[in-house]
This record gives sequence, structure tokens and C-alpha cells, in this order.
Amino acid sequence: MRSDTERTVRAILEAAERVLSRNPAAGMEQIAEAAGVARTTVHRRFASRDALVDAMAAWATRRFAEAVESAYTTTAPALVTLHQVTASVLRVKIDWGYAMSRTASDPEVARVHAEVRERCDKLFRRARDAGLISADADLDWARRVYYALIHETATGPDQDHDADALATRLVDTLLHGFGD
Amino acid sequence: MRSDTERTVRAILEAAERVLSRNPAAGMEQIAEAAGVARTTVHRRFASRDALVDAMAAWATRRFAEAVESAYTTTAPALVTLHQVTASVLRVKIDWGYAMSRTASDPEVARVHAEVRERCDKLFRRARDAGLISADADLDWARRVYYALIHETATGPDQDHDADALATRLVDTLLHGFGD
DNA sequence: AGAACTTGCAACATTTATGTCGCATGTCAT
DNA sequence: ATGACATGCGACATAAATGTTGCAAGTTCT
Repeated sequence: MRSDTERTVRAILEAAERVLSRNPAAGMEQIAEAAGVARTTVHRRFASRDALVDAMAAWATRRFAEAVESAYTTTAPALVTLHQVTASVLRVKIDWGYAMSRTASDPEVARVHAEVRERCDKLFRRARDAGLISADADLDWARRVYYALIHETATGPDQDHDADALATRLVDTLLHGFGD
Repeated sequence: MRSDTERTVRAILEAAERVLSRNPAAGMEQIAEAAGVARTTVHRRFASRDALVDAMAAWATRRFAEAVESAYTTTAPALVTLHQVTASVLRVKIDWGYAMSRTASDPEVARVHAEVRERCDKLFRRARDAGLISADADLDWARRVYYALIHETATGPDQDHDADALATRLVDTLLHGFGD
């Protein structure tokens, strides 16, 4: 792949994320314009609109997997790992919120998501065994809340804040709520 | 309005909610089919697709406002009110999730949402004054988390559960999280 | 420098959703 | 019963997004 082409592909993917996260019904025209290329160029690189969205999902999923991979450990205390993973995921999801919310037809994407979810469950069980999460907590519900908090944080008005600070607030809320 | 017409309008609104909550990109054809009417009939009742969606939002917003109105009190303890409002809102949002997530162009809809949000803030302040919510909690963040939990609960796999039970779990999570 | 590749542009084809109309048939309300 | 209204159906009109192609001009890489 020529350096030329790679730049264009990246520009299109990033523009598509910007445009579609604001307006999921936007057309190829608007995406092309945001990327600074002609509409035909988008079609040259991505056979169809669906192919483009799938490529976005694949790209975002790769970064997502990397983010989890780099932060996940079984050696550090569960609280530390939870914090690191959260911050790491937030950094990706702030930039690729639309692409990550698409459940692509690509089975590889689905596989990665399932794998991450499995890791999340493992981490939560470890946190429960460490006494961080209450012994009678519903871990399925806990995971759903955790995902919802990540989504809210990543799409909310705090996107310019430090990911570590956001993760601290998120994990604190997850573990203690707003009561005394 | 003839009794005839009213039934049709209702059927269309409910079908549109069912169809669009599954697939926001669905066309008038699919909505009409789900409602058991011809596509032209939908166009007779709603001038355009946008008009239909706006009508859905208006309809759902009315029920939303009623739900809050009927459950909100300033006399009962904050915890009781919080629980009742939550259960009441859940009952509506489970059935009208798509319509409620649309911020309609109708200013009346926006007004109601702003009003409910104001009430939510008042209730949270009352909860804080009562010691239910920690004195140093960020109430803006608390409201965002509360909304996110409602959204997750209403769109998640628990829709057939009892709204009171869901509200209990939701409020408990909001106040105490999953820690010990 | 030169081959291979990429891009923009304009034009065209196709598809799909949307919106409109008239008319025959059926339903409602008084 | 009867006038007024609603519906289904088929046909039509239109607009917009999508996808394709050929070619001239520019870029990359060796």
C-alpha cells in the first residue's frame, strides 16, 4: 500500500467517525467533504457504505483490543487494573464512539468484543474475591452498569478532560455510588 | 376526530415505536406493515416522516410528563419519591424508548424535558440535604449517571420484569454502587 | 526520469424512500 | 338510511443517495 493511499484511508476513517457520530444518517458526500477528498475516492477505497462502516468497526475494534491488552494484568491489584483498563478504553472510545457502538457483521469484531467481555467478567470476579465488589452483587448487572458509565463518560461533555481523572470518577461511582 | 381515525393513529404510533426501536433506518413501508395499514394511510395521517417522528416524540413526552407528574412529591421522603419516579418513568421508557431518545424539533417537547430535568435536580438536592446523597457529590454527574442507568434498564434484557423491582435495583446501584 | 498508481471531475445509471392523486369500497355517526 | 369520512390499491412523480466509468492531471517510489 502506497503511503499516499494509507493517508487517504485514514483520513476517510477519521472523517467518517467525526461526521457519523454527529449524524448517523449522513451520506458519503458529507464524509468525503470532511475527509477533504472527492466522493468517488471514498468509493474507490470502500466498495460500499456498509463496507466503510465495517472498516470503521474493524479499525476501532483493533484499537479497542490493544487498549485492553496493554492495560489488563492479572498481577496488579484488581482496583488498579480496573482503573487502568477504564482509562485506556476511554481514550479510545472518546475518539471512536460511533464505530465502537456498531456491532459489525464481521465475525472477527464480534469475537474481540466477546473476548473483552469475558475479561471484564473475570476482572469483576477477581474484584469480588478481593472484597472490592460486594459478595452478593449481580455481576451481570455490574458489567452492564460499567459499560453504560463508560458510554456516558465517553459521549458526554467531558471529552477534553484527562482520561485518568475520568476513570477515577467512573470507578468510584461504580463502586460506591453517590450515597454516603 | 372519528373513533376510527384515532385507532389508526395510535396503531401507527405504536408500530413506529416497535419498528424504529429495532431499526432506526426503517422506512414508512415497514412501519405501515407493522401497523396493519397501507403506506398511503400513514402519509394521510402524518404529512412526512419527520412529522411522524415528531408526533411520536410529542406523544411519548406527554406520557413521560404524566409519569413524572403522578409520582413526584415534595412531601414524601426523597428516597421514596426517587423510587416512585424511577419506576414510573421506567414503565413509560420501556414502551417508548425510541421516541423518548429523539430530541424533537418541537419546542414543547424540549420544554418538558428541561422541566423534568429541573425537577430531577431539585430532587437530588433534596436527597443530598437529607443525607441520602453525599454532601460533596457532583450532582450534575449524578444526574447523568441516573439517566444512563434508566436508559440501560429500559433498553436492556429486563423489560419483562416488574418496574418496581427494576427501580429498586437502579436506585440502590445509584446510591451505593457495587462495593461493600 | 519513468512506470505505476492515485486523485478529482464530470457524467451517467440504478435504486430506494418519499410524497401525491383518484377512485372504488367500506365504516362511522346522526 | 344517508351524508361524510376513512381506507386500500395502483399508479405516478420526485428527490436523494449510491455506485460506476473514463480521462486528464498529479504523486509516489525506484
